[in-house]
Amino acid sequence: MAGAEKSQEAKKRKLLREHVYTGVKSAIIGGDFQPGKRLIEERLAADMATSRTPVREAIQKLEKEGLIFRLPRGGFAVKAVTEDEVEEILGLRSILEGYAAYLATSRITDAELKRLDEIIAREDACLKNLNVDEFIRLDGEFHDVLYRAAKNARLYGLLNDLRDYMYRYRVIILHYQRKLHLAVQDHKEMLASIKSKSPRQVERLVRKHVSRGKEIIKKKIKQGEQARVW
Amino acid sequence: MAGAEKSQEAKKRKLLREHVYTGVKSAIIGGDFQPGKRLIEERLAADMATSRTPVREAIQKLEKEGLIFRLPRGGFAVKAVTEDEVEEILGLRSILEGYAAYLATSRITDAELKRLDEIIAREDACLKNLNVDEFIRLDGEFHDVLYRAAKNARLYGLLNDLRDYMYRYRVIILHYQRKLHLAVQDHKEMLASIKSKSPRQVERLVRKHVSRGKEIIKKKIKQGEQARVW
DNA sequence: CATGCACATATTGTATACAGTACTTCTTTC
DNA sequence: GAAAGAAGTACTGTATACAATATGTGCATG
Repeated sequence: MAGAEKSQEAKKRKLLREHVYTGVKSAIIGGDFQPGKRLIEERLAADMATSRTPVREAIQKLEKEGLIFRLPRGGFAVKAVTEDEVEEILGLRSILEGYAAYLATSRITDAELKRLDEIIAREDACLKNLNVDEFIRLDGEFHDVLYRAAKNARLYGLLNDLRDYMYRYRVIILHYQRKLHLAVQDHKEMLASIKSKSPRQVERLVRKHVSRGKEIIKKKIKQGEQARVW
Repeated sequence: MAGAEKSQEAKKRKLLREHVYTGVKSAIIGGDFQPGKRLIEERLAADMATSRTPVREAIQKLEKEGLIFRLPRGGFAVKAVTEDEVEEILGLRSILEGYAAYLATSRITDAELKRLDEIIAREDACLKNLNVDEFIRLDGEFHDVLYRAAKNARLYGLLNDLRDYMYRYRVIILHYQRKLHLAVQDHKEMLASIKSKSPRQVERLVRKHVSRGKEIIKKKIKQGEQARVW
């Protein structure tokens, strides 16, 4: 009680600017900061219990990542995801993720293959339990392991940024696609192709897998733009 | 003489942080800041005639772009381009530039096609004049027009970042490849394929074109790592 | 002469201060 | 009552101040 009034007990090994970066990014991709919302530096600083300096530094990174944009007369606001952008991002992601899978086919380790097996098994379990939250987590981990297996740091970074950018639609992409088991099916096919060392086939499968959600999201956004559901 | 001692006459519409960003980035990719060089904030601030605040903001962007990295005990230093990274970056660039060309085939405008014709004509002229600097500029513009023709803002940004990252090797990639005319030949073939609306063919050509320099640079870096020529 | 310790210096990370500008709102004038 | 303008407010962009830490230096001591 006495001696440590501020809540900086456990998380005090991170730089403040990174804490702010993580926090604001989560708020954006989690949907807490709606598109168009202006970022008031002093407000964010207060929320994060810090000063404007780390906030401004975090803002620079968020701008470079494309999550926010500079307002004409100073300051920044949260960028909206337009339908065109969904097309752009998912088109890019399909190409890059295909490339990652292509590279992974020859570079993946036994440990990584084993991990993918485990994830798929758990995904199957989630289907039975109807545990959607856990399924989303596992889906993310599956792709993350795949990205990492490509052994290309820059590619890994790009894919994560693209994934994060689309994160706000994670529920739609998995929920509205009523047949959740299709995703697991895709994962199984991808893994099988990797195991049989067929880089071109796995590349094709990955592109199909990524493209599966694209039209769904685009349709939903088109509806959402009228209904303002987001 | 009197009334305006500071040199902020013509360029005073840009934000200081962007001025710093541009300046430091140029220094890095131009080779003025050698790999490993630590960035001293106050020094940079003095060089740019500003304070540490805009410098620190610029640094965040440079880090996100991958040109500098965080030192273990604070501060930043210029990243070295390793041979592995050349493989990574140019591998990625070949994929992305191929995709850009693929998209451009159906989206390019007449004006852009005309511009590409002009550029190739001027490149031919440079070959005769042995005007290498201008050739480098034109080569850059050719690719820039191509990137833009894909009409995908995110892709354009990624390709420019990758290009900038490799910029320090622009001289090698074009000089050491003694047959400069091969580059023009590639450009001509690419343009012809675009005009004949053969997306897959142009994608293949672009990948070949980008890959052409990869091995040269990698070889040169391997030599350079021993000779410390960079 | 090597080693360790104290002191000085350099540099970062963070907070705060200050100036300028755009926006609001209220008032004043026709 | 509408338009113009003047004060007040909010916010950014930039500069500076302060604290903590790391690094280097010199001196004393065994």
